[in-house]
Amino acid sequence: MTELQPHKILPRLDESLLTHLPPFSRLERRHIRTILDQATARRYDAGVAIFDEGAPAERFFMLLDGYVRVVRVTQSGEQVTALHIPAGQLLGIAKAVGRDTYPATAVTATESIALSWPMRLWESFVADYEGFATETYKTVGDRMGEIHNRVMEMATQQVEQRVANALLRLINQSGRKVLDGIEIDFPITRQDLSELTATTLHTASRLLSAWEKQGLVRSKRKRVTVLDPHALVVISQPKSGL
Amino acid sequence: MTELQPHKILPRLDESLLTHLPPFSRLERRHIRTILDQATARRYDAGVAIFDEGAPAERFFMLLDGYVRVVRVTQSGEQVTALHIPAGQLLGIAKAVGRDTYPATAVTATESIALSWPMRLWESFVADYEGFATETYKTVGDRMGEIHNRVMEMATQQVEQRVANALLRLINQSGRKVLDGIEIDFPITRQDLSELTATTLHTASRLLSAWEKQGLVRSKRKRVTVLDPHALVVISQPKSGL
DNA sequence: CGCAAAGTTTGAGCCAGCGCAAACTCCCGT
DNA sequence: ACGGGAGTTTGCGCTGGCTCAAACTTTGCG
Repeated sequence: MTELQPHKILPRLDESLLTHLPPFSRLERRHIRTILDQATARRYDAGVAIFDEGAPAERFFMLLDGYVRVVRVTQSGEQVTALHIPAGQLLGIAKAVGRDTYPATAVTATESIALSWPMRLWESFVADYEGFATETYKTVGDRMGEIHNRVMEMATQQVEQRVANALLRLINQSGRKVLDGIEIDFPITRQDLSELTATTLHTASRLLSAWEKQGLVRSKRKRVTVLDPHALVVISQPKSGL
Repeated sequence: MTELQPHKILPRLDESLLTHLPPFSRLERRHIRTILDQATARRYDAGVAIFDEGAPAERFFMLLDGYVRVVRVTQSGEQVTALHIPAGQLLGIAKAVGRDTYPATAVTATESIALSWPMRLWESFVADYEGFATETYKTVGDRMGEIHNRVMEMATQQVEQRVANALLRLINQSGRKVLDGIEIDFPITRQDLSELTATTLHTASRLLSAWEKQGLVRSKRKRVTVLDPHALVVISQPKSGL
């Protein structure tokens, strides 16, 4: 994560923020300028909601830095994490799928920075900027695929396999290479992991402990490092040896 | 379901087929005519694949009659049903989300009829027909929501609740009123139900038997009638009395 | 009309993972 | 430095629902 001054709006937004991000990458410089001038930049502490499920979708966002979990809460208060969104993706694009209310809550997993625009600009973005819509819908499709995969997993795999899979996904998506392994570069609790894999905090903890004893992972409070990804891949595979 | 001559292409497609379906409903008559003239109509037997996961997405479809299950298969060969699509919806719209291959397999649950168009027409549909894109993306959003709900269910609910929920959804979406209850108007096996709720054929069967004894449902081979929807609603709710 | 295939029911045993409970450890604020 | 809250670990008992197994019923076909 990039360092930044907390609680301080960046003085002027530089075009380079957006030029290499897919939805904007094919745009002319002057368009990017316009887009940035219409944007509001904001910093979020870790663990706060950017927007809430059910609230009127008044703005859409581009996550510039940090990491966001998309969660929903059941009537009984249990949290379920649907997906993780890394920096560089759009967020809260309810309008793109014909909703006027956010379908889920977005919670920052780390301190994060996001640009946002009033939703009324959505139509003009789609109309004026070549490729913006296409790239956006690709994102929607990818997320659909991800959720779809989660359904498959939950339907067919054991808890152990699901947790292994979740770790693998996390290190792929946001792993940082360290000396002896790959660390998930944002804080993640056992609880988070359990919400991601539809199990209990306790079971997740037991699995991590067991793997730690076998030298597959190392974990501190809120931090997990995968030492032996291949072993996890083996575990994540249904029904083999052991 | 409407009666129709098996194995026979309808002689001329009538505009009324599409005029009341959301993606087309706001279009002018001449546009509908053009669209129909470009379409291929086809009838499918029950239980056949309209298209397969991973295959190049060469056509997109409008389901005119019947019912389709969207399924995926794991490496180990287990089927998981992601969602059900009723007549009147678009199908195989991979292009809409930036894919050039179908993300899942579509299997007819009943004898069905669908129109289809070559995917190369997709862009022109989006460009030429006001509202087509918007309505399409609404559909995508709805499906996303549905899958999302399935994740929530599977993460937090017991099998009994999930099966009750599935039945309720099915009678809402495609129930036919009969004398003493509501019948699911297409054939559905215990196996299908189990794939829909991520359980086993055996557990699904046991639940149905139990409910039948209590007079909540009646079931023949491949047919289920819900006699007491309210009781199912109670069962589907998490943790209350018994 | 009778057989085979497809679908359903029911039983019995077992175990993964949950619920509950308690202790422990790390981090942060004052 | 020390208290307290947040996060983690571990034990133990219980049970929902899966696995395996077998019989039964309906339907379609030759």
